[in-house]
Amino acid sequence: MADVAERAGVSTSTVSRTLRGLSTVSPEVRARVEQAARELHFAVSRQAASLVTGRTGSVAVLVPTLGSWFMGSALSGLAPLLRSAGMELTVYVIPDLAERTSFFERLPARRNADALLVFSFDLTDEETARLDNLGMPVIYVSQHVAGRPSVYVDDVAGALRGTRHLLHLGHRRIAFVQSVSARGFSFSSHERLLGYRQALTEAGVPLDDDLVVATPAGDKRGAAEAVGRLLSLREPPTAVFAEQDEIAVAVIWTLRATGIEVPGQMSVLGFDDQPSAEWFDLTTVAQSPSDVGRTAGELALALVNDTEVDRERHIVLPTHVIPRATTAPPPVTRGPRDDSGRPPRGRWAPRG
Amino acid sequence: MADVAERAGVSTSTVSRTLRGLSTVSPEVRARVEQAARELHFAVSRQAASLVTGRTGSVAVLVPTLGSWFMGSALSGLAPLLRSAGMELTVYVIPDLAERTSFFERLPARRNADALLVFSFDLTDEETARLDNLGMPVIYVSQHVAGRPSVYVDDVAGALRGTRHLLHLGHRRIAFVQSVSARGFSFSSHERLLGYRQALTEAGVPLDDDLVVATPAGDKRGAAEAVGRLLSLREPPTAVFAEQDEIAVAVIWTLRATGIEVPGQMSVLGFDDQPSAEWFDLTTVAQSPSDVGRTAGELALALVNDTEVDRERHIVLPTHVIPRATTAPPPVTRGPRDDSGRPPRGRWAPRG
DNA sequence: TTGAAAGCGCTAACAT
DNA sequence: ATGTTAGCGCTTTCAA
Repeated sequence: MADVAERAGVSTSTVSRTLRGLSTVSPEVRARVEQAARELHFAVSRQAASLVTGRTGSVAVLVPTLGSWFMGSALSGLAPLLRSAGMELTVYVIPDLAERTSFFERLPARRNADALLVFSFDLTDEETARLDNLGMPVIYVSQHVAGRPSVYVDDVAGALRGTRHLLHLGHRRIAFVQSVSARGFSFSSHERLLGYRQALTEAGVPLDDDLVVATPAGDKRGAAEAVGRLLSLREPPTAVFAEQDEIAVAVIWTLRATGIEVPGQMSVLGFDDQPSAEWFDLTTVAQSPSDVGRTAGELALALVNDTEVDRERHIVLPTHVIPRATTAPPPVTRGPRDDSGRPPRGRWAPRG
Repeated sequence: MADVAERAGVSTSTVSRTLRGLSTVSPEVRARVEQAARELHFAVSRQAASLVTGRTGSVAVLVPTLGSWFMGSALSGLAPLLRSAGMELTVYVIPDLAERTSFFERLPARRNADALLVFSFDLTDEETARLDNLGMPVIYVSQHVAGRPSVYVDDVAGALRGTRHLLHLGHRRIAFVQSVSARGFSFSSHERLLGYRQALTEAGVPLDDDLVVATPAGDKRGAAEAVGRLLSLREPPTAVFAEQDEIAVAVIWTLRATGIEVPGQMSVLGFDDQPSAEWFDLTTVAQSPSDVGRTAGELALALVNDTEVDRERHIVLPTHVIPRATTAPPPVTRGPRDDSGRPPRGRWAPRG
């Protein structure tokens, strides 16, 4: 910056003022400085600036992975917002428990970001407490944390509407396939199950725990087992509500491999509306992760700039059902428990 | 840090030495300092440190998007490596031309990162020249830049092997569906086409430009048009090599909607092996983006640490064909140009 | 092995 | 509107 000042024949203060766009610089001086800066390819060192201002000019995100559709979309929504606010984006990826422990022990984000967005973790109280002492606004994304700013999709309402869609089609035996999230990450499983139950209850359909099964997402074998368990029930479901599209696709795969038509003999409903849902013509409950990311970013910026913001604000984003080709009325039966009305059960056993 | 020093009864120099793990600290002092730091939840400010050391402790990546399978996987491979090296990850997302221009004008990464990984862009010479003057190592990922460190998958060899797979099955009329990448981003299109042509040439199969069509990735209509063009040829292909799985899936979708069996009447081969390939049982040429990310990160760290590294090193990563269920020998014909041997052409026209 | 002191590049308060 | 000056929190000589 000293070089620029010398070249433009001014002091470094003036250079600093110019480069920060302060209005207290005369047009001609401004022009000289800007040209000098350009000629020297000068860029302000955020490091040095932040030492004085106490602000780093970057927003950190804590994510379990970068490889999922949700995270990719959410960050794609967040990034342009930050850029337009002149903020950088620092990413902490915490794929496993070891990394997680180390992150919360060392809290490397401390003093190295102006705000932290925590995505999709089921945090312990202790972890939350540590974040409270981080010295920067922390926004919780895809999770509800009482008394802290949070942004999430209304999973309960989404699952409620999805289940209603199946009920309206005439289904009464509706299964719910959860994901098992092994590592303390929250994928809204709980809320979606809640919405499912709520819809059944309001329709007067009795809850049956046998209809709720779990499988790891993206796992063929797991899905096959889960489906197998459902099909071997004395009274199998006529519809399956999968907690994520990825699971729905696995379920459809298994059903078709088993000779069960979708949606002819079994309806399948997903949740997410990720791109592959369209290729499978999957009826699903759509959410918009990029809206989640953008909204969370807006909240973060507001908190950083200390604009009058409710520091306990919860922002809830909507969902909507997209009817496609994997849901239909249940097959016509001649009465409950009449075998001939059920889906064929010849080859349902998990393969491999 | 002063607080820590006071609490431990030492000078800040000693604290600094302790926290950086220098060996010139006596064990008992070290213990005192570490405890004090822990009690005060102290974390070193990278900003202040970098002001002195000239190193920022972070690696920047320039990516066109965060929402693609490739980018998500690549960054998932990169992130743990950086973390274990104590480096932060800063992400610059450049989704469009305007952002791109502004990035290369201002080069915000200058002085704010120790290295830059540039992913999947088709850079102009001027852009490359600007990056040369960035003052930090720049690693080019998913692209070959002469004289600069680069990491990429061997797309030519991949496409060569993929095409050979189809040739071995007996196909002679093999189409190639490219992606149109509107915005100056490189998706290895060119190299894959090269490998395709090379395989045909070495097998003595004449090249036919009518068999090479393009479509935007992830676009049903575009894929339908491309397929339509192929099917309306006087001598339609018996196999389609799609440059990306995403396109392959769209092609399969269109073919099946048209009543053409895959692979019975038409084989389809993809490239990538992204998760949905498995759900579609898609034969494909697999690459490993996470290896790309990790390798590029290793190269970046080596360059940053100035270990004796060839600064023009190109690292080429392998691919392999994964045979699944969308490729098979061509349908038996009674001779060339015999209509009865062709796929049925009843409803091939693009719908909608 | 430890401490004192200088200074990294910038911004902010004060002076002009 | 511009310049002068004093740090921001660290690391790194240099001395002890």
